[in-house]
Amino acid sequence: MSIQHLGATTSTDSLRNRKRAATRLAIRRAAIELGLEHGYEHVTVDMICAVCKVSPRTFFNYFGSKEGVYASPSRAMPSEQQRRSFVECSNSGVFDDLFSMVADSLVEVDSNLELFQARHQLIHQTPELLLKEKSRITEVEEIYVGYVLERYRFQGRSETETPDLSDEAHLVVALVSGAMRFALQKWVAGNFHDTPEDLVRSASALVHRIASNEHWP
Amino acid sequence: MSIQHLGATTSTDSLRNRKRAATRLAIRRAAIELGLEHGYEHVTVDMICAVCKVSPRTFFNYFGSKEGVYASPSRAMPSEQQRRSFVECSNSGVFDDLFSMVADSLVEVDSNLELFQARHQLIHQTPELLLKEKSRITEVEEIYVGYVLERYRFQGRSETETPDLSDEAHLVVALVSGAMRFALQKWVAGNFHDTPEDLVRSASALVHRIASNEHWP
DNA sequence: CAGCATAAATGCAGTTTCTGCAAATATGCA
DNA sequence: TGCATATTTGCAGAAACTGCATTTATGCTG
Repeated sequence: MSIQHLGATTSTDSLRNRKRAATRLAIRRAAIELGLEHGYEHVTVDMICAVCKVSPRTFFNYFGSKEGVYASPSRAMPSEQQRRSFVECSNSGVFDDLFSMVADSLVEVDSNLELFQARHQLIHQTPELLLKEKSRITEVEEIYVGYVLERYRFQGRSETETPDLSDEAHLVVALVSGAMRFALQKWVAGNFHDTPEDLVRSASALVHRIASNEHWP
Repeated sequence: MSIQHLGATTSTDSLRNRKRAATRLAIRRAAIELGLEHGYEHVTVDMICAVCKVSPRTFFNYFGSKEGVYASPSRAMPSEQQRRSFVECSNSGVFDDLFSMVADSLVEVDSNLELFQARHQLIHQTPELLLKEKSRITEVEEIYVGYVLERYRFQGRSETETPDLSDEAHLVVALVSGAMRFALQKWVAGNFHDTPEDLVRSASALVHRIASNEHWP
């Protein structure tokens, strides 16, 4: 894991890479456009390929499956530095720290905004895609559970002393995830105007209210 | 929705129904056995049909998809009475009440224990099936979110007064769901010896501890 | 610039999942 | 028994997807 592996890993910007990115984008565009026009289930891979003029075989080389072309590009994970900071430096509670880290690593919406919104719309009107998207999120959450556990262990809490430490981590992540969903919804509804800090503030406020709510046990 | 539609709807126990149940079970058995032996992805519908001697067309009549045969049979949902009780009678906090209701409606593990465990094992060693199972759970959770919202409204809390009431409900359900996962894991690990009351107690204890934890904001 | 190594795109054959439809078979009931 | 209905099945075919060999494009080096 050398330095250049963080920022400039595959971005040699050679003709080859630019072409690759171009076709990838072209296929995505065609797929999402067709999806919004005819509905996900009525779009065939052949139709997509006809529009963007690649062979079906190439389509599968790029995306592996029909669903694959509709999945949002791999979310950015926290950098190694951010992870270490979260594990070893408890700025405030687990919740706030975790939420901040997730929000920070989420800001980089590198891809086309227009395309991002179109895909968002399509996914949310297609149960099958929505399900897939949710399970992708679930997978990411598992990773965060690992981080939280690391932090706990760093703080001296072991699983011999607290046998259900893992469950505790799961619950923390579940809460953060719920708050994050809330924040992102606001972000989308507000046409992406809010800054990451705004997101953290509003979501954090929500959970604080709930956690200290009279309606709680 | 007449009365007889709740308990005795399809259980006429006619020859027809017994046969139906028998083939359904036979197909499930064959599918899970083959799955454990060769791994999910190496099992074809034709293989399953060869073992239990039905036509592939019949297989799809019953389960609709290859994945379908591996899905756990539809979870029992709370009865209308349980739902009303949850919405209108606040015995204790939202959390405890919701957890109790879910646990109660979960006890009915009518199906074969042996088969239940075999499927559990197969699902948990097959990422694709595990994902599907999780999204099924997510869908059920959405229903519970609805219940919680109903309860809130019954208590006079409206979404005009508390705009993110829905998010609050989502978070509550997320917590209950996490605790439930914890309880079920214990249940399976303990070879299904615990009673539903045991599950409620231990899971509830977990969340109480976390909610009142020094590690919380 | 020529030529070679490598990456990417393609064509094609074949497997598998899944659907619609109509025919055959089994069951329930009068 | 005999008719109405439910279930099973076969068959044709669409569509997703894979492996493999071939062609085409790119990068690099002399």
